[in-house]
Amino acid sequence: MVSQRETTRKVKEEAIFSAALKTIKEKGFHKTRMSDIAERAGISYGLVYHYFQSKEDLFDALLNRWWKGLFRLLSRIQKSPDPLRKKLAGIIHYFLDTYQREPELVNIFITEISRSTTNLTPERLESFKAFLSSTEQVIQEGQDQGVLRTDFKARYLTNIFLGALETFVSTMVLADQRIKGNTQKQRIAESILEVFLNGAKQQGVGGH
Amino acid sequence: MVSQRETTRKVKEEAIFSAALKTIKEKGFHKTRMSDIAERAGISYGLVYHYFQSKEDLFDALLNRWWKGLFRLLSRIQKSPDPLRKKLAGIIHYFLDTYQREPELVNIFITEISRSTTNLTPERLESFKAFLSSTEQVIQEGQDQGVLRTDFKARYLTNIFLGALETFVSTMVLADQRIKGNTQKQRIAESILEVFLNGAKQQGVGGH
Amino acid sequence: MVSQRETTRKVKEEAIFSAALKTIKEKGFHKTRMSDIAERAGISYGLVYHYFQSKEDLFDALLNRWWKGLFRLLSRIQKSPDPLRKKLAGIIHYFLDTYQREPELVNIFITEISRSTTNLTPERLESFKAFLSSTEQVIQEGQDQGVLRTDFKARYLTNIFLGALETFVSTMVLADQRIKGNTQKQRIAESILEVFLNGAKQQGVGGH
Amino acid sequence: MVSQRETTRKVKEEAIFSAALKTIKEKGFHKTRMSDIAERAGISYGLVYHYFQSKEDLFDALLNRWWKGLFRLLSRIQKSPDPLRKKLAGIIHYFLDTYQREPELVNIFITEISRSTTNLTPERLESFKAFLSSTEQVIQEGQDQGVLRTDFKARYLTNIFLGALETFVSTMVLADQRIKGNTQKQRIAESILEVFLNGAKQQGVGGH
DNA sequence: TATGAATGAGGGTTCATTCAT
DNA sequence: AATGAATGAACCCTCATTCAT
Repeated sequence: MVSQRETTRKVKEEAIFSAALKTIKEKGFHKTRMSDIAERAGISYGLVYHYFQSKEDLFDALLNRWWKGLFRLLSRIQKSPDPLRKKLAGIIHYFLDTYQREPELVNIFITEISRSTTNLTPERLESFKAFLSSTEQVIQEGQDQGVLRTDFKARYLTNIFLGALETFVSTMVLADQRIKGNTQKQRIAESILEVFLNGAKQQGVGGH
Repeated sequence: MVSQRETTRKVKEEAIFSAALKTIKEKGFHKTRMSDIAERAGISYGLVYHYFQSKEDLFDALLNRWWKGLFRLLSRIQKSPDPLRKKLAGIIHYFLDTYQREPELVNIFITEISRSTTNLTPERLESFKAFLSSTEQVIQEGQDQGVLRTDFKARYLTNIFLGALETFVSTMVLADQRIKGNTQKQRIAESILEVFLNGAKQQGVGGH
Repeated sequence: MVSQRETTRKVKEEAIFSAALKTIKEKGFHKTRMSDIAERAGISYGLVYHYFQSKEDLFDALLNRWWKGLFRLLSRIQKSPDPLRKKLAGIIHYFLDTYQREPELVNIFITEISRSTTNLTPERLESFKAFLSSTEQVIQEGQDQGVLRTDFKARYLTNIFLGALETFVSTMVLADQRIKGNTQKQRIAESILEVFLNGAKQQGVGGH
Repeated sequence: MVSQRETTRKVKEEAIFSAALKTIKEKGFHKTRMSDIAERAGISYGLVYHYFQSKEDLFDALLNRWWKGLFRLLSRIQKSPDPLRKKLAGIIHYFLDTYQREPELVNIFITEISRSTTNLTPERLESFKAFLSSTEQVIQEGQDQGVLRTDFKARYLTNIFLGALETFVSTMVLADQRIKGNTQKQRIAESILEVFLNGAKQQGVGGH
């Protein structure tokens, strides 16, 4: 059984989260005021400080949602015996699914972290590098298995793959486009996979 | 012959430009103070306002350097009869060359414009869209000529191409990596081109 | 019962009002700094912005005190069946009474609005014109009733009346004179009324 | 014979004067920048300092034009044996004539001096008081000669007279109205004189 | 828990004035 | 006489954060 106090806490935190997400997406982290968030959450701005230490703290809590899910997925992928295509598809779908469910979260990740040095504290950079590394390991594995060409560094291929994925999402983000149904999502995922895997596949002698 | 006045102006403007470039790259546009720029340029902050109307104005002047060169290149490419590979190589090399010469400029473009909604005034968005469109036309042309597969929208392929390019540059940017010589530059350009063109090429009739 | 919060707000607003009134009167609106007002009110300047949006906003709040009372009076006068002399006396006394109670308020009205184009936003001009019009209607009515001469436009007579009144007040304002008791106030009011009504009265048929 | 140097000086000073007059009238003294004046005069802002020590200095030079003419008139009036009506008419016409010729000058006098404490340096206040005194002497003389009622202080009657005059001019100033020909000017002058003299005349026992 | 009064560091911008050329 | 580069005091306003209630 959960105490009423705990319930209130959850509810309020969620309201703040949601308000922060929307507002930061609209105005950017820097231009978002704590009072904007509070107003949107329907509480006083003083109360935000009851739940979160500071603006930065709240921001990190937001980002952790993104990282937590992503790292859980990546660690599952790394252990799994699935073929490369399925693993990469998993990463793509994490982006697209999250974008469907919480577009603001993906927006913020792309906008404030993935391409911005401004908000990059050492801790955040660490998370980002870990993400790159994990993806690179998946790619490296593909090379080791002879599925991907080895004449380019794993890091290069990783850049190409993630770059394609990120740009897809960020152009949608910029244009405020929603993903219309699973068919479109499949289509997007396939185009990235097809082009990348085709382009990066081992050009085997008798390869096919 | 140029008057001394005019020379002074040019010299100072250049000093401000250079200082702004470095400082914005280091701290981001938002966290860069006009006084930071002035100090780095070795002048009083009042003088910055003598040459530029405002912080935004200075920022736009900076960006125009980037856009001007890029649009000149794109218009040349659009008119040229070169094969697709050479055209795309041209775009890639504009990024890489500029990154070699003025890494901060590319950094700022990637960081503050390409992936950030925060600083996106309508005018800047316009430039950005024009850039996307022009690239898309090149890709579209590749499809029309039967060089690129047509089962994906031109916009999709454009995203993949530019995404790969941008991510390459931005990971270098993030890691503060310099490009070591033309060999490395060639290698990077090739990896993008190879993977993209291979992955996006028209699948021959008997192809499998 | 009033909450303590509300009381604090009222008290502070009043303190700011009062400080603004005195400071603007002494230094003029332009030369008055928000920090001057805050200092005089015994609070930090940040708090002024907690209660008023901007310097202009605070200024308007100040003026509204003046206008509110004046327009309430004018609308009462317009509906009333009183003779002209009593109506004009009402207007005069509004100036003189307010001057006794809040000399700074009258000062600011005269100094910053009545004769200055500098601070004249369209909204403020509107208030001013409404004031002129209402007074003109009273004068016009006097003409229609045969009490005032009709060989001069109502607007001309209005100018003369208000001009006399304003100058009285503003010379006191300039000299920082207080009105000493009701006798003096009566005397001033009478002198304006006497001279104006005598000078502007209908020259009766047999009158001369 | 005048040296060419001296001629240039005169021409430039006049250009600066004229530009200052117009600009201060439009924007007010405080909001007028030295560079505005220079630009309007078609010279560099540095040059303004060659002719005038400071912004305040230029402003005083402007005002002196007004005061010089007014004091010359007042001293002539004080010595003259003309009847009161003619003397007051002289003062009125100085305002109206100057307003026809140099409306900005009258505007500035009314706006920045007559009703504003902001720009009131001790020297300027001195001029203003001298003007009031001189006019009061004329009025006093009228009382002594039995032309004006003596039951009101000379200062009161002076206020009424100048107030009526000033308000006339300042409403035209506010509305940016020009005086259309001498007929209108006569009409205005008459209305002020008529109302004032009628209202302030000695109420003879059997007087009429 | 909850409110909002209170603080003040911080930053963009303006503009009179000086002065080397 | 003439220019405009150069300076920096001044001032408005924002907003994260603290804290009494």
